[in-house]
Amino acid sequence: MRQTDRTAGKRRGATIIDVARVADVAVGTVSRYLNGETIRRSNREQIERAIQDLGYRRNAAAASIRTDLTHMIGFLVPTFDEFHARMLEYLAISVRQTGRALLTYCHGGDPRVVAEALDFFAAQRVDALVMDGTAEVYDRVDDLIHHDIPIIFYNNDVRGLAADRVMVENHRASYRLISHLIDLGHTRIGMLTGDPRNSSGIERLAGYEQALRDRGIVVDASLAVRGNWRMDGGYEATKRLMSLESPPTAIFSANYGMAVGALSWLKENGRHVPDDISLASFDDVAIFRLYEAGITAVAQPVASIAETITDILVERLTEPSGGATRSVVLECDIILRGSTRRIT
Amino acid sequence: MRQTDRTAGKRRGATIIDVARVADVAVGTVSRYLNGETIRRSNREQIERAIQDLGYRRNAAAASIRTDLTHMIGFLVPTFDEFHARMLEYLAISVRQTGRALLTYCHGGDPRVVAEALDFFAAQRVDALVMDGTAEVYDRVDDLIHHDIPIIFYNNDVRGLAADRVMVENHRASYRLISHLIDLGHTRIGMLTGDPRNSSGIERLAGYEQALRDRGIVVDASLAVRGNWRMDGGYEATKRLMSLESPPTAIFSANYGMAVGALSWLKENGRHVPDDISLASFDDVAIFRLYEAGITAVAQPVASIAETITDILVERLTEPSGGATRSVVLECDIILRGSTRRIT
DNA sequence: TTGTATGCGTTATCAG
DNA sequence: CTGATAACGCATACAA
Repeated sequence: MRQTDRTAGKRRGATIIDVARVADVAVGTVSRYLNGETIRRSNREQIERAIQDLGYRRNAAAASIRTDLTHMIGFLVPTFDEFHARMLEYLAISVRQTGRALLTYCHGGDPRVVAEALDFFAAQRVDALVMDGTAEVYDRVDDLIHHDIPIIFYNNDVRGLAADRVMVENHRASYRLISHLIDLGHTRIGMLTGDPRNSSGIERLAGYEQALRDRGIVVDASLAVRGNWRMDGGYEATKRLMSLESPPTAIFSANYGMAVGALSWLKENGRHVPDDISLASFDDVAIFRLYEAGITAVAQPVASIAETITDILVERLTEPSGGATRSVVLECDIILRGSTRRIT
Repeated sequence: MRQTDRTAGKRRGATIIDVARVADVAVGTVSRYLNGETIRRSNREQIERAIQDLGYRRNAAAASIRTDLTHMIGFLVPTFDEFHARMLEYLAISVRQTGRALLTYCHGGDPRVVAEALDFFAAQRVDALVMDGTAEVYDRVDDLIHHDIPIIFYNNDVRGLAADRVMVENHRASYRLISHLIDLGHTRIGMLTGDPRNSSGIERLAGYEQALRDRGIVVDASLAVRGNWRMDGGYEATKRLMSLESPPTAIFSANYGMAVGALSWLKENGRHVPDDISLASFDDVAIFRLYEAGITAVAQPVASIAETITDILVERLTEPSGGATRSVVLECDIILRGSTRRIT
């Protein structure tokens, strides 16, 4: 019996041929059964019994080499911080409901790893690729697109590529938040910016600057300190900001990780929020509601982002292919809490 | 040319045969080149040029049907909360360094989804499966094991299965933490327990009870309230605890999510930590260091867990197969902070 | 509806 | 080291 064959310790399972033999039907019939087509009742029962007896499991790889469909979606992210983890959770669930799963790769900001990941996805023939855009990948992603692999960028865009996009209104959200700080009387507002190679970093910074300008406040370049999206970057940037001759009265962090770094420095150095300084951040997290008087934050519509991605995915994977690329931009909520207060 | 053929909108890329033809060598030679075997220099150059010109990409699925190796590791979790997200990050990175990637599935606690996931992994022929154990899966996982798919449980165990395990000392960590609370003078200590279907939930509770008993404190069942690992469960459980005739003076949460729920209820109801009540939690998170006077927590060695899993994975995937299953138990750190104080 | 036969892209065997 | 060719497990066009 095939079932008990062993080759170098790796056992090969029963195949569709074994099932056909045991059920006494043709392989084509078994294949059609497996794909949900209508089968004569008696045959179906025999096939089901054979599958049961043999412990048969369809080999998706073998099928995919014929159909060019793997039912796997590539998911490429720089890290699994709070934002990406939530994205993954929602995306994994909504994608699962379409019968697919995510092949995840975490590149940690290393361009070589990004290239490696893209090669891996190409070799695995993922049906589509969802990724947080990063500048250096233009050529390699373009290559995938030419190989007919649909790409969906989220969070960060890469301009000029024939890909779908699901973004949030970074500029506008920053603008609104900073405007609120100005309303509260702040004029020296510091910002912990993300990596300027990321479109979201650029847009969040631009929104900040525009809000200042529109209210007649000159933009002081020393008030926008470059972070790295991470806690340590936020810590260092805050330190620099607070070491200025005339330090800011409010700080806006471009993401959660850097906000934690800021809180860390402020705490270590005895600065109290919001009495000594106001603080606001992109990305809303459960704990922000509870932290002291609450942290004012920009809430990204993570669930909507994931749903939209899945919708586009399904469309791309079922429609006759082709069709213009879509670019969806979702709104964010500004959640006002106690960490931002009126200045006297 | 093959390259420009289109079938129903899906383009088929160049194959190894095309490469062989263009490079004027045999397919076997190309295959050997792709697999890093030694090739005559002139041939190698011709092959490389052909691959470049054709934009050839190896089809991993086709290879896997011969080799029975997909280079994919299944990763099955209930949620992507803080703990699992960190696990994923570390695991994705260490697994990547072995040339593999993770096929992730999130079941949200639904047994049907778990079954679905297991079927999916089996069909995809993942090289191995890493999962957070959950009681109801015994039979289906056993089935996978009989199909020679190595299983590695982490976080939660399922007894009696021929699988590898990487766990932490849940019992001992709880025990130590509760002992500390007793040292501080607490005798009525509440616990927000996890789901009793999870081994970690059982062990953390058992450690709590044992610590009490060893110090001569009678275990009051009403003080251990069942949560669900999530924030809402922690909120409700805390509410119940604090509505007791004689409420606890300290609360221990079995994970981060429920601790946030507890903080939420306490804040809403004007109870201050640690003045009105002490609080400690399993799972250490960056913000715990900063939250008010700091939250006392059990820090799981997430990086070590991921590394250990990867080591076992590599071993299972390279060794002649067979060999006794391994069961690794890692230690946790108890991080004492301001949220637990001496009671008068 | 069913059976047959061919093809999918690789790897592996074995003779050169 | 290379070439030719038989698997691998499944889907599908075609004829019945």
